[in-house]
Amino acid sequence: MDKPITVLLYEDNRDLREGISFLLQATPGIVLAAACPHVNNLKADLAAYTPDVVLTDIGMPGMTGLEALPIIKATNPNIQVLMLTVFDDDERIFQAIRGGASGYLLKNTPPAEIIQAVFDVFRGGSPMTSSVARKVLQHFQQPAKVSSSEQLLSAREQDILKGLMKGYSYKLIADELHISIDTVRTHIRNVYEKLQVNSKTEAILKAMKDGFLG
Amino acid sequence: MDKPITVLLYEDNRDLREGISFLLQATPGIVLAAACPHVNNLKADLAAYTPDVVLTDIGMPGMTGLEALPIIKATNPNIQVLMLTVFDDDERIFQAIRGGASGYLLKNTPPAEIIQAVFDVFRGGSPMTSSVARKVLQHFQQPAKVSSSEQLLSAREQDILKGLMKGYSYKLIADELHISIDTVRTHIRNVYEKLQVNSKTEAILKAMKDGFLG
DNA sequence: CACCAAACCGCATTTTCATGCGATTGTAGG
DNA sequence: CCTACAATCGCATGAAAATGCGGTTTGGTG
Repeated sequence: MDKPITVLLYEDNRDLREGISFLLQATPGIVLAAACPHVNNLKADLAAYTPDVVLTDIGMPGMTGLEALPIIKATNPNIQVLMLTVFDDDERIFQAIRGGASGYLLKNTPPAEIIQAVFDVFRGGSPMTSSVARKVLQHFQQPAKVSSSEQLLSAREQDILKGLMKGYSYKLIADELHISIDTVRTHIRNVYEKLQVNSKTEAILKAMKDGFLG
Repeated sequence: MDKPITVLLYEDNRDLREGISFLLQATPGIVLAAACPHVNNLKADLAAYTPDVVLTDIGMPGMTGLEALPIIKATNPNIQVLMLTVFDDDERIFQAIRGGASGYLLKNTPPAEIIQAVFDVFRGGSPMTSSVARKVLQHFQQPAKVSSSEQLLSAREQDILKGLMKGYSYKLIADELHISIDTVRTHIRNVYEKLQVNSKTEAILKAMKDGFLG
């Protein structure tokens, strides 16, 4: 470690706060700037301690960690924020991620891993409890298509749909595929019926949501 | 552990393969079904060993782990696939995730964590090396908006845009916002100008690409 | 062969969009 | 007070899209 990592901790539960504080203080390479039970003096705290890493609970009296997150990132985007919480619902997880959190640990994480996570975020990693990571990954995977029909759209219909998804007009699509605009109409009509929609926009949204198949 | 976890390992490097094999075999609760240097007999392997978890390298002679992934998931989606590789480029990571991988570890992961990861994926978690996780998270975060204008769209304009993004027609948007259809037109006109587009589709695509701001 | 689906084309009608021009409020700032 | 701007509404026109109905050709399959 060249320079110690300055950490700022927010956790309303006294025992947990003191426990984590103790650990952080006992760790070489980490300097605990402060440990607060609430995030209401956030801006002042950030200015006073200029932390490298903020470790924060989500559920706290007053402002929540989730609300604090954008403020922290607005103050200094280089601050790495690590959420440490009991909540593992999609809503909160994604709000945290969108808000720029760099890590998301559940409170059942062993202390040693919490410490490790602080080093990880500081080095540019994003430590995550594996159950949280699973939820994140699922948002990338194809929506399963559990009860979906194979090959709902014919090859040509997919070509047309791709055109729509590029924002092309009927005419442009016709040109690109070297077919007449009326043929494009016909195909689109069929696509709409198969996808159970009735406008370009709906078709595009549907196509994006569940990747080409109804 | 009620039932031991059956693991199938693919790794072309002999030392690594034997090292990991040894660890897996020595771990209570885990049964190593087989350890192969290549994935070319994949289907036969899967049929013969019916693994719960497949631990696989990406770079292997013959078929790569990335190519094997969809085959595994097609054979039995319940098989958890854990990628263990030296590659940490976005392309491979996302290909793995889209393909349904449940975890992604870099090869510098300590052996103990690899073992732990096997348990994690089996329990429905998604262990990831933190640097990999960071790359994943970044795809959820707003595209930085480094040189982007603040608050390009007014609140009302964003309301209208959200309506478009839900696939609503002007009339529906007007109804939902309790304003006239002509007002909707006006707002949309302004949105188009600000986003530098000239159709619903383009506006939606642009809005989705860089989250509301041009 | 007869049949069917997919791809191709055309035309007509209605609806929705895109856009130009104009106008009234209310609120924030200089 | 004047100015700027967001938000609201109206009207009109031409272009694009949605929809209904018709057709031909081609490549498979029973």
